[in-house]
Amino acid sequence: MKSNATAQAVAELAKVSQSAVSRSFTPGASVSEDTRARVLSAAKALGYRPNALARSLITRRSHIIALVMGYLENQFYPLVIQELSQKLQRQGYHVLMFITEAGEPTDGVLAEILQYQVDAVVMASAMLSPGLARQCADTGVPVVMFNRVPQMSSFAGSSTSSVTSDNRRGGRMVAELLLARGYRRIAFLGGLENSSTHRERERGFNEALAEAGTAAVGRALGHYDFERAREATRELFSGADKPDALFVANDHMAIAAMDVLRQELQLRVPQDVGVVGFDDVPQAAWGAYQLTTVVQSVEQMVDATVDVLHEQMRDGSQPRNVVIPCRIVERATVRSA
Amino acid sequence: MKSNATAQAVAELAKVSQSAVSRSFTPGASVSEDTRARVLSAAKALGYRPNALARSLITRRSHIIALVMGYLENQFYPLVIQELSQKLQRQGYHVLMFITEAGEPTDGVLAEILQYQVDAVVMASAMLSPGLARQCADTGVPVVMFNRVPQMSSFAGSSTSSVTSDNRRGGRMVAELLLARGYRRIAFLGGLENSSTHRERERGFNEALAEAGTAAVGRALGHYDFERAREATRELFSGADKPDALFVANDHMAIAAMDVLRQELQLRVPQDVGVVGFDDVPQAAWGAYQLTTVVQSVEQMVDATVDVLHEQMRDGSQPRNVVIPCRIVERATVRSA
DNA sequence: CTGAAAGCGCTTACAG
DNA sequence: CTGAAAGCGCTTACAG
Repeated sequence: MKSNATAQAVAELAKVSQSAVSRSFTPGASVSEDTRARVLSAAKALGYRPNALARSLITRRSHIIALVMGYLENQFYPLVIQELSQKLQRQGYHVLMFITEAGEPTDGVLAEILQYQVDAVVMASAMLSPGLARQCADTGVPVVMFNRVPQMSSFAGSSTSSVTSDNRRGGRMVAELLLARGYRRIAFLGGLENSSTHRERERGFNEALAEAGTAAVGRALGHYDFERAREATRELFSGADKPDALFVANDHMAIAAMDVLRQELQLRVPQDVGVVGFDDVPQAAWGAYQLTTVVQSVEQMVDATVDVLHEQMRDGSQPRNVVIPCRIVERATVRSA
Repeated sequence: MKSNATAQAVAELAKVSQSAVSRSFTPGASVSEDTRARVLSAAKALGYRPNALARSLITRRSHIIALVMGYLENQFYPLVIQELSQKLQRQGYHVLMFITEAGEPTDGVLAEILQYQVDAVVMASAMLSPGLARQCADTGVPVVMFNRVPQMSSFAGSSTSSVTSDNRRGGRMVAELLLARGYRRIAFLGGLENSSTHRERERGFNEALAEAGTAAVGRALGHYDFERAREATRELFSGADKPDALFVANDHMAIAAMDVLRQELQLRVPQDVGVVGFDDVPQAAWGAYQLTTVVQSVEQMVDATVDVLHEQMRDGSQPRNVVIPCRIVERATVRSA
C-alpha cells in the first residue's frame, strides 16, 4: 500500500548510485545532465519524492517554522496565518501551528516545538515567558514576537526579536484626531494590562492628551474578548460624567463597544460618541460599523517578520526590533471636521 | 550555541546504553525504575529532548497532520484551525498548515505535503482534484475532506473520507422557515457552482420550495467573497420583481448582502426582506446583524474529523462520510410568526 | 562527474 | 531488564 519509493529504489532503476539520486534532487550539486535525466525519469516512474524528515536530520534544517497563537477570534490573526504561511511556502518553508490553551505557552508545548527541530518560532497573540525565551536561545532557535514586544530587562541575552507597528505613535494620532474633532471627554477601553500593544497604545494616547492639557475621563479593560469588551463599555458609561468618545485598543473590541453603545445605550455614533479602534481588520469596513481606526498592515508586518526570520536563521545575528509606521483610516465613527 | 544534546550524550552521563535512554522516553518500554530515573535526571541536566524527526524516520509516523486551506476570510475556517489544532495537540499530533493560492492545491504543494511524511491530510476550504486524491491514496496517506465532499465517481478507490453537516437538510429548513413566515419571493445567493456545500444547500432549498408548489425567484453567485456577494445582491434586486427574502449560502456573504440591502437599497430587514445565512460564525450574532442562520457546529465537526482521522490512520479502513445534523438559530433577520 | 562509506539521531528486534 | 547492532532515508566529505 504505502508505495513510498526510496532513493535506493530509484538508484537501482536508473542504474546509478544512491548518491547520484540524492544529487539530482539537490540544487547546485554536481551531476551530469545525462544522469540527472535518467534519475528524474526513474523517480517519476516510481513516484519518488525525497523524504524531508531524513533530509532534515542530516542538514539540520527542517524548514519548519513554529507559529504560536493564543486565540483566533480577532480576525487580525487569521490574516497573519494566511500571509505568513503563503509567504513562507513560496520560499520552501512551512508553518507548524501551535495553539496555546491559556494564552501563554507552557513548557510542554515549547518542548514539543523544539522536538520537531523547527528552524525558528514566531509568537503571535501569545506571550513567551522569559524562561521559555531563554530555553529557545539556549537551543539556538531564533524567536520573533509578532505584534508584541518582550519585557525588555528579563530578555537580555536572549535572541528574541520583534515586529510591531508604531503603537505609541498610533495612540497619539487617535488622541489628536479626537481632540481636533471636538471630543472632550475621552475614555480608553484597553485590552490586557500586561500586553505590550495595550501599554504602548495607551501611553501614546495619554501623552497626547496630556500635551493638550487634558486627560482620559475613563478607563476599562476588555481583555481582548468580545463579551468582556461589552461589559467594559457598560462600565465606562455607568457613571455620571459619561465619555463622549472611546479609544478602543483593537477593532475586535471596538465593534463590541459599538453594539452596546447603539443598542443598549441608544447612543448615536459619531454624534453622541466617537469611536476609534486599532488594526483595521476587514470587519471594521463592514457597512454596519464603518469604524475609523488605526491601520496595521498585516502584509508589511509579515514581510518584516520573514526578513528578520531569514536574517536570524542565517547568521544568528543580533535580535532586531522592527517598528512599522501606522496611519489612521477615517470612516464614519468620528464626526468630521 | 545549538546545545542539542543527543541520546548518546545522555547515555554517557547516565552511564547506560543509548538504547536505555531511548526506552526511558518510550511509554511502555521495558526499563527498570532505577535506570529510567538516572536517565531522566541526566536528560534534564543536559536539556535533552528526543529528536522527533529521527524518531519519525524509524517509526514511520510523523504525528504531523497537514491542514490545507484556501482562504481564511470566512471566520468559520479560523475556528476550525483553532479547534482542530488544539484537539490534535492534546493527543500528541501537530498541524502543518498549507494555504493554497488559487483555492486548489497544485501538484507542487501536494508533493511538499507528502515529502514531510504527514500521517494524514485534512482539506478544508480547498478542493482536492481526483488526481491528487489518487496520489494520496497511492502513498497510503488518508485524506479527510472537511465541510466538503469529493465528487463521488472520480474518487472511487481512493481513501478520501469526509465530514460535513447535513447541508441538504439545512437548505430545506431554510425554505420551510421562510415560507412559514410568509415570504413568497425567495431568492438564492450561492457560493461557487462546483462547491459541494453550495450544491447541497441549494438542492435542499429548492426541493422544499418545489414541495410547497413554488420556486426560487432569483439566483446569483457570490463566490464566497465579500465584495462579489455585494454585487450579487445588487444583481438580485435589479429586476422588476424583487425578492422579499434571501437564502445566502454562508454567513460571510449574508452579511455582505445585508450591508447592500440596508445601505444601498434602503430596505429594512426583516420587514422588507428576510435574510438567512449558513454557518453561524461569531459575527452572525453581532448586534448590527443578528443574523438568523443555520448552525454548523465546528466542535462537532472537528470531533468527527479527529475520529475519522484516527480510524483511518490506525487501520486504513474504508473511507467514511460523516454527516452532522444542523439546526436553525433564529435571530432578527426573519420576521416572527 | 561519480560511487563507496560514514553518519544524522533515533527505535527495535535479538541475545543474554 | 539490558546492551550491541542493524537500519530508517537521506547528505556529504572523500577519493578517484
